[in-house]
Amino acid sequence: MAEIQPKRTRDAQATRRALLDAAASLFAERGFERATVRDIAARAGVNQALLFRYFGSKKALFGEVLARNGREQLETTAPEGLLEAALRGMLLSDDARRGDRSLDAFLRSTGGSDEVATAGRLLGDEYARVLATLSNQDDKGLRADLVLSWLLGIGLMRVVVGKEPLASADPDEICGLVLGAARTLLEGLAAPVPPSSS
Amino acid sequence: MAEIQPKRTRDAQATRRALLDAAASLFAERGFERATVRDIAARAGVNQALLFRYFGSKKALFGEVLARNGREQLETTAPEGLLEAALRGMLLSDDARRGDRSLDAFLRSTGGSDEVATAGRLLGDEYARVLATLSNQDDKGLRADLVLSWLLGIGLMRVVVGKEPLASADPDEICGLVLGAARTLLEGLAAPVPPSSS
DNA sequence: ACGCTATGTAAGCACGTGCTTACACTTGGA
DNA sequence: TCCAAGTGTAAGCACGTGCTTACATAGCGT
Repeated sequence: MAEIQPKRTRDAQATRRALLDAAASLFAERGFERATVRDIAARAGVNQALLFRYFGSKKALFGEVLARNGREQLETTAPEGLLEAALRGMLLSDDARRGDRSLDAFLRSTGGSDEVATAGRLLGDEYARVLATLSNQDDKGLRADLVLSWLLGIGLMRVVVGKEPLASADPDEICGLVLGAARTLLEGLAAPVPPSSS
Repeated sequence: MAEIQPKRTRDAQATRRALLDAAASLFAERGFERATVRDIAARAGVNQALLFRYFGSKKALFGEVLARNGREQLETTAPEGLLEAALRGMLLSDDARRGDRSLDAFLRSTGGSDEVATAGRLLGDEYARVLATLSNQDDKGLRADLVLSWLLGIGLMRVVVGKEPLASADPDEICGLVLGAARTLLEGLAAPVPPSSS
């Protein structure tokens, strides 16, 4: 009753969003190559031909997913807390994570084609640009890249490879060690939030 | 005469070695998925059916490549110099590099199947075990994993993604920044070798 | 009411992949 | 000399993939 919202059975916008959401989760779980367009369409509850109608190609869809999800984290976090926020987000990614999973998707897709690497580079550029504001050194760009590399390397080892003891380590402990060492490079980084005070 | 070197036209050992060498270079260049068995056999100058006769499957071949090449670096380098040696090796990988390229192969193959991730984990375990000897803290295993993660993250950003300014940065400068920060975690790490004295 | 466009659907094409099979040639021992 | 095992070769199978095409249907403007 009462369909104030048109509740249309045929809604291109809703279909696009469903495809984007399904693609985001599947790319994060399996990476670009192992997530097939059939799986994505199935999870979205949509015919797979529509994926190509609305996005043109699988690669273009991957680019949109990374761009959309990556921007969320960047827009909602202050520079000095970005590293810890992104790190903690990555450390929780095993469980159902509500937030951004574009870094997972990127990490699981490194073998992909050049377009995939390009999409990842764009995402990395945005992160690094923010991190670079935390240093006044001449080589702050390089310093930011090195810190970003660490973030991604930790994600790679922990969530993709499952290397122990890193994979089961306490996020607070990891944050303490990483942020302490990273402050050697970016003097403007915030100290880690103390574990469970209050 | 001289059965010591039979110089055989049909030599299973030589064929095996040719396949291993070709696979090592192609996996390093393209990663596991994008290096096809046809390409590997062609570079080895060998019929591709022999690849399956001698190694059973592409995955098994990947495992042998990673195991063989990884051990070389580990056996020829002292623990306190391992990080710098591996880092410098990775930083040179753009050019023709003589030494080990198993880390490249691993980095370009993260999206692959579980067996591929397992082969990478075995390699990572060996590196981390050596690095862990450089600390006396209780959490030295975690500290070693974090340093190893940084090494791989830098390789990912520099050689796979091509992120600037990291991709074009001077290896000496990178070593200085990384080793300085990493010594916060592993107190036994050697200081970076001074750039080009003598 | 009607027709045109937007949206959804089913089927399949073209291609590359890992892997297998059936066969030919070489080699070395008896 | 001769056969069996070892080694090399050509062809192709079976399958999954991204993507396309030809068609059905809904929904809005007129």
